[in-house]
Amino acid sequence: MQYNHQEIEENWQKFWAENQTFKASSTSEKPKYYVLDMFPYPSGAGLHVGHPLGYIASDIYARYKRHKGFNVLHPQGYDSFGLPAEQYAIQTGQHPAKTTEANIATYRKQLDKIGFSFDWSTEVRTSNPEYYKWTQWIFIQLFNSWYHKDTDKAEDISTLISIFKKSGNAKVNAVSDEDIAFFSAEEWNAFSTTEKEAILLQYRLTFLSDTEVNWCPGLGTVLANDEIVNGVSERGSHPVVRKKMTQWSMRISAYAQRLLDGLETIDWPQPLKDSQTNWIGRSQGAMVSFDVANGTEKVSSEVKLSYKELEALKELRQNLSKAETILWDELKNKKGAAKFRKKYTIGAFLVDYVCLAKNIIVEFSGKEEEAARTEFFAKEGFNVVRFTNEEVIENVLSVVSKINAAIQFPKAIEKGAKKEVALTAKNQYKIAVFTTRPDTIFGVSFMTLAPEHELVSKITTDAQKAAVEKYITATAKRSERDRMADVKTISGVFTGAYAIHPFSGEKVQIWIGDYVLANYGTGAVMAVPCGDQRDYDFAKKFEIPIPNIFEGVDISEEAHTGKDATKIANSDFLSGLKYKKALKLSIFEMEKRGFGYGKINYRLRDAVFSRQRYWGEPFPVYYKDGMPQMIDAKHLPIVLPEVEKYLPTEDGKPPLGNATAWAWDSRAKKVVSNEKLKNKTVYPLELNTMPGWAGSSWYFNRYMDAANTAEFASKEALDYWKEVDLYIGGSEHATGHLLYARFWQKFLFDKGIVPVDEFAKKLINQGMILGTSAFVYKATAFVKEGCGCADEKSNDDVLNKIPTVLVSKNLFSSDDEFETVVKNYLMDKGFLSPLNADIVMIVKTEIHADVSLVNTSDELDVDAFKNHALNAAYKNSEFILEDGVYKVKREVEKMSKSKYNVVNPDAIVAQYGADALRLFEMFLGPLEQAKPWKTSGISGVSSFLKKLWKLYFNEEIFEVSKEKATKEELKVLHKTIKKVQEDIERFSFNTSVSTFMIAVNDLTTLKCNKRAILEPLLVLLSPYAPHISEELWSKLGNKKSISTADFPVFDAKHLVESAKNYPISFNGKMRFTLELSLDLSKEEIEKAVLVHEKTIAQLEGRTPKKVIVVPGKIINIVG
RNA sequence: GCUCAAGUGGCGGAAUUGGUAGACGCGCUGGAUUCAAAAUCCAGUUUUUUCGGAAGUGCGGGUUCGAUUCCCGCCUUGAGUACCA
Repeated sequence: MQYNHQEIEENWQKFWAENQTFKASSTSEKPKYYVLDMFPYPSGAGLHVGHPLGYIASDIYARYKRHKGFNVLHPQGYDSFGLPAEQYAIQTGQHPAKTTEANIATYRKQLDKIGFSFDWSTEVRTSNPEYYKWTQWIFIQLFNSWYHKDTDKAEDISTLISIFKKSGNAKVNAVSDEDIAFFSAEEWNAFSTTEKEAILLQYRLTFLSDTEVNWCPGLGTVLANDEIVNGVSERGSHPVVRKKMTQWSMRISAYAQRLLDGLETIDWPQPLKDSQTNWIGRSQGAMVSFDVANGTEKVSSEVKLSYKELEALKELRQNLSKAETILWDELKNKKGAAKFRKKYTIGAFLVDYVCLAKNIIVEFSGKEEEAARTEFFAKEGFNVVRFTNEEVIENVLSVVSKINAAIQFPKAIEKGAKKEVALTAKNQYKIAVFTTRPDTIFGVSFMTLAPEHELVSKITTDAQKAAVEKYITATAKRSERDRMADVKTISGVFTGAYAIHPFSGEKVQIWIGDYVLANYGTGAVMAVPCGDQRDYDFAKKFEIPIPNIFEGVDISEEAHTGKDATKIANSDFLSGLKYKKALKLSIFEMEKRGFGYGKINYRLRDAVFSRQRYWGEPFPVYYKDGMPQMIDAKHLPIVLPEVEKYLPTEDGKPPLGNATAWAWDSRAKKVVSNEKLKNKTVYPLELNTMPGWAGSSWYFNRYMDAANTAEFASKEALDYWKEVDLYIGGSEHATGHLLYARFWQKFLFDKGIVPVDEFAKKLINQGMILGTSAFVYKATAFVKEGCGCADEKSNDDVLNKIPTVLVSKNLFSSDDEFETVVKNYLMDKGFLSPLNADIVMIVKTEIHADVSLVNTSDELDVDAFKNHALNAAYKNSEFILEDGVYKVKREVEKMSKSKYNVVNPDAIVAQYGADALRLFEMFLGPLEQAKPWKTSGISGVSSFLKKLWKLYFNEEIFEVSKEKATKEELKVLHKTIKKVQEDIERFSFNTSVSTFMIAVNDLTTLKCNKRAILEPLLVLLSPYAPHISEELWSKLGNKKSISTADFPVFDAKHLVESAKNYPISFNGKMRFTLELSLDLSKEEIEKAVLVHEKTIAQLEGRTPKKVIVVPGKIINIVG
């Protein structure tokens, strides 16, 4: 009977679906095992053969674990929010939900054909409101939490509030924004609700702030650092620029250390751990503060703004926002003592409006460093009045009347604040730096600030002013990419100012240079040229002294960057010490003297969480008095509203700004029409949506209890399944999904919501499957120029006669030979007159041919190629063949549509079957490695399946014998059991496919048809080739699915041998083998070998110096 | 530049603790079957050879009775990251 894969596979796929064979039980006595694939994004292009690789591996493991008696959870779902569907929606006007739904349907159909044992009853989709309800819920939990460094975990915001109430914020040890103003308990209690909320935002784990973000104009949204590759967007490769915007952020930096520590506890690939470690970028060192000298050179007294600020100011005066214009229209009419100015600088701050005569500042709220501004303005004797954009737009008259009130009844400025500020004002400027080498502080010979550093304009002397400004202008012009690409050019300029070395008291020059990055550390470095190559190069270029503080080290050529072995010299109290001790002592001294302290810096930035896109989770947030408010969890989900178009609004708001019903009625507790915004209890809702990683950061927990409507997942389910035991997916998620998901998991763990703080115990990165592209060689003819005698027209005639010619691969070995071959062909066929042969030039180009047109022997189907839809240009081409066929060149490349090398799994399944596809994908090579796909290879596993099938048949009749298995047959079976089990457990799936082949070859040779062998063999094979195994299993008379069968138990007694075919080597080289009994002692073996005639021949009369005998392994004769 | 991973036949790859290098499969060569093709089956397939052998796992050293495997240096390829103080 013929093996008919189509019928068999269809039947069993139907059987599994109908019987819910792979549904996981949550009330099982069995031990649990959770196998998960990384969340797929259902793209419109569908699957190619590279995609199922990881799914097949995880499916094999899941099925194996079921045979081994585990209760296995093996779910699947879709990360269905995201950019591609939205880009498509913008282009076609189709609702992303619709296209997503269609893509999922295609995806599912393709998956089903491969025979995966997914438990589809737990399917989740991130774009489903029942799912994102809980994503919103987690967001609220984050909002209501702060990170307490004392307990080293996230706590409810209420514990922070109670500390504030009792003792203010001076002693709170929390992860927060930088530059937080201190306040006492009394002050806290006196703050207005809005003020309190503004302060709490600085502590919450998700918070709203003005941050420099990566704005991508091409996509119309901001991007996280991990969504940018080489300065352009990961999706679509659009340029990205820096821009300041008010955004939701996630305080992932609070977890930096724990994210590092957690890596120690999980079994993940080292390269992945390395890249997370790298991304987090921990560096241990010290913060040191250098005073700027009040030098002899005159420092200009007027308050200056940095170049950037001045440029921004000019622009701002001209381009007022809508709210600003409305308010200015009212204020500008005021005359006399109440005259207002717009965009005016007070100190280093830019204020929106100021009335100088009445000392009133009017500002829009939500600016950076609001507390610091207030403090500074108070010191200068100004009263500050703040309004939100919305207040002004909605009722400008009430705003104006409040301003009038402030002019008439100025608030008394607190004396305490004034006194404190006066004290600090006496102090000169300080430059804070972070260094990982405080032990080399005596090697500091200058300092370098980033050109953007705020102090630059304030400390630059008049003499250097022109040079500094010129340099800053020049740097500002260079794009981010230019600066990144050009590392070699050393540039900088002296500010004229000096800093005081905190230990030695010496004056060191302060420079600016663009090798110092504004957004890392403090944007300033203490330069130690003898110990840092960049500082060294800088010092050399500008002839700054390079003091040597290393004992016995030559620094005339380059800096000495090593640290461990070298002793410090010329360094006062640090002299003679090695790195470790000097480091500790230097920090100790700094702390004692009060100008520095030990600090650990992380490169990891807080993650921007807002996206100006439509197709994402809406935030459960509305705004009241400019302050974000969470919607109570019981009113979730806040469902994504319908919009007419998916583009930003005309005034630049995100797409949700197009929604007509997007306001929160705080009384009715529901989303209502925007028209009701006039009501006092109706507020605008957040217009941003969440980023793609929101839904994928916790989905693995949802699978444990996917249908739960009351909770994110029940406690019982979470406690039973705990974490993913095996997680398989691509390495591209290393610093995105996998870092964010670990962060959320740790947060949920802190809040007692999940029982473990790492969500995946073991992770495997499957390698990419590459395509084997096919190329044809195309000949293009040109006419040589410059003869000067012939007229152009006749040359055109020559060219017009020449058709496109394609040359088979092995007909030439050089470009010259190629030209000759083509010319000879053209002349033979009469396309080219021999008279014109010399004026024609032939150039070779390689073009991709669709791989489906090429057979296993690299031969092109010429007719199919000519008639291929994409090859209209070659319809009338001539082909130069070799031995009657056209051979193509093959090359391994990434699988992609543009390279015509994409192989669709559906086609493979139709022709060879899902079992063959599964076996072949595994057979290609180690799971973790990248490897090329070559469809020709599949015939090997296909004939294996046919051979296996044959073992169970006597011609047309299914027939297995009840006879006892022979020793030989049992040996084959048990060898296979042992090897397959070992292979699966170390995820070496390719070698177990070989093992099956060997077993079937051996059993065929032995003509074995014993049930005792063939029945357990099916269980071994069933994780790999489940359909054929089920079919033969049921033919053997079994009523239940093979997935319920126990894995065969290995018995070593079947492998016991009485003799061993020993390899006999001479000086380590194997020369011949000799069969000897395993009962022999070492001495007997040695004797037997030495008297053997081949040994004597090998030795050629020499006496062996030594004979190594490893019983059961090898014999080595030295001599 | 730095970090990590990997280099084995014509190709994908195997060799699990240092113990017979090239399993298994593709491709190729020859044969059987067939009117012929496909499919199937059999034999061969690292290089070299005076047919006894000899050499051989990117290159050069080392440790060892014995190294694809361990150590040192170098070369090549791939991935990540990038003026990170």
